[in-house]
Amino acid sequence: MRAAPTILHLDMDAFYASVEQASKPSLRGKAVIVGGLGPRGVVATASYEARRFGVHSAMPMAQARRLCPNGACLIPRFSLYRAVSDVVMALLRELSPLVEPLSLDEAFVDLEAGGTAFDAESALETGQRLRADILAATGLNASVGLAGSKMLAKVASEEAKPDGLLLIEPGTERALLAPMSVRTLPGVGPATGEHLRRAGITTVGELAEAGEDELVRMVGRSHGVGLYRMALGLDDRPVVAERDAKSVSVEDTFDVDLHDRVRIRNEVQRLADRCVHRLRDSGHSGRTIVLKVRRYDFSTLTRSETLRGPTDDPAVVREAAARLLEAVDTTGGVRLLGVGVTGLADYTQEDLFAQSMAAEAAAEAAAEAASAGEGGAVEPAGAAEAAGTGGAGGSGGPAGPGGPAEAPERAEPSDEPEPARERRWAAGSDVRHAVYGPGWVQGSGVGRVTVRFERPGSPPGRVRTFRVDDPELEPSDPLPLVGEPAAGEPAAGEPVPEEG
DNA sequence: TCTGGGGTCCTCACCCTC
DNA sequence: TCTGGAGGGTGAGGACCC
Repeated sequence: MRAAPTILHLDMDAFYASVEQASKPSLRGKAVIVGGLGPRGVVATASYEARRFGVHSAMPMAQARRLCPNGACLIPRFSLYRAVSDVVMALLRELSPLVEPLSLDEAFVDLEAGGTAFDAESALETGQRLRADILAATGLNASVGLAGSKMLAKVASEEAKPDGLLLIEPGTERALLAPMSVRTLPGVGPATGEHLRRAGITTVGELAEAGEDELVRMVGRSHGVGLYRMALGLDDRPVVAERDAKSVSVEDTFDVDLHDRVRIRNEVQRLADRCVHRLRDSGHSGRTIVLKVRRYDFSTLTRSETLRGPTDDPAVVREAAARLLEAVDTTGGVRLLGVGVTGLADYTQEDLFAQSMAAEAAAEAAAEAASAGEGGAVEPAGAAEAAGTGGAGGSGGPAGPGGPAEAPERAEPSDEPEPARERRWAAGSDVRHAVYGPGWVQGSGVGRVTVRFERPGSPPGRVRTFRVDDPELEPSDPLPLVGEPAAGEPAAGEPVPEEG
């Protein structure tokens, strides 16, 4: 264990919700819930005001609305969160080359490696300065934990929330941890927590008293040894700046369970294409294709197939995913489908010909089986193109920046000729009006969309309602929270011009 | 009117090879 | 030639994290 508390853990407070409040002045001090707005959406983040009503992450959005009926429910705008995160991470990298991002809003920093802190005093000073710099650069609050290890630094930042800083002095770890719940420790979730509770262990102190052998017996070797060490405050994991991705996957939860086998095949093909797109963007190829199916009763199964060599060929991934699907019983309905690739490599082994031959042979075998009696033929390549327009249900998930241009809703299939698509305006998405300028969608329905015209730094703006097909209203990109506006934009802080 | 999406890591079972 | 154990690869599922 380190002598000096120079590992810093940064945690942005209620990040997505705070960004929304900073971006939308009328929401400051109000309950804000960010998450999927579909019938199966869940809460990604709730502001502290919403948390007072019992709303928390991973809660079904419908339940959150019941608990907090006056809260503003918004879709996540990941492009904006990523931009803010980049600013914060850049500030961290000024402190040390050893920065380990955990997500958009969390990171570890090894201050000693950066020469910015070597003892408690300098670490505290650095932490306070960092919080001030983040506030100045983004307008957002961050909590900072400082300790001699990653685990303790994370515990410290958790204790410091919201908008605080806590340093755990070396030598005080065990006394500090002892009364805390076992759930405080990373790696102890609901299942392990319940397992330990049944054994009469609810606090970290009791965990330490149980002893390593007992914990190994209860939760297995790897987890048991790790838990015991953490209970003693021991953690020698280094801060790692670069981490290689191990898998890439995409998945969609459907608003309505899918029953039609052809539709399910089409969705799998579409997901395979999306997955390969992501795979290529990351500069990888992969060897093992994984199909994930969550059934109507929420039971989840995975099927995987390992190829002879890594690939980033969409046809190969599509074919493998289709073969895996053939082995899955989907009667009763499917609520989620996913396609993933693991066993990542930085290159593509030139063995695709052999893989395609194998895939072809398998497809032929499947076709033969189908013609022998039941309709199980593999969907022809290209079916994925049809999936986009003929798709039904739509993803209920919060993923993806909102806005009608970026995330068109998929509609239920119909025999009717497709009408002109009505523009859909997701709550929280950015828009621009030719006359009134930038704003955001407060709500929409029955052919109308309500927009609040305000921007970061402005006073709360006014609300106006338009027809959903108003030609003067367009989706737009988010404005920066702090700093110079784009050319032609009023500066942040300037009031939004209002007419009468 | 429950329960997202994108990950990581671990365990266990099974098969195959040596 | 048969048998058994060790160990690696693969496949499946569970737990956890943000």
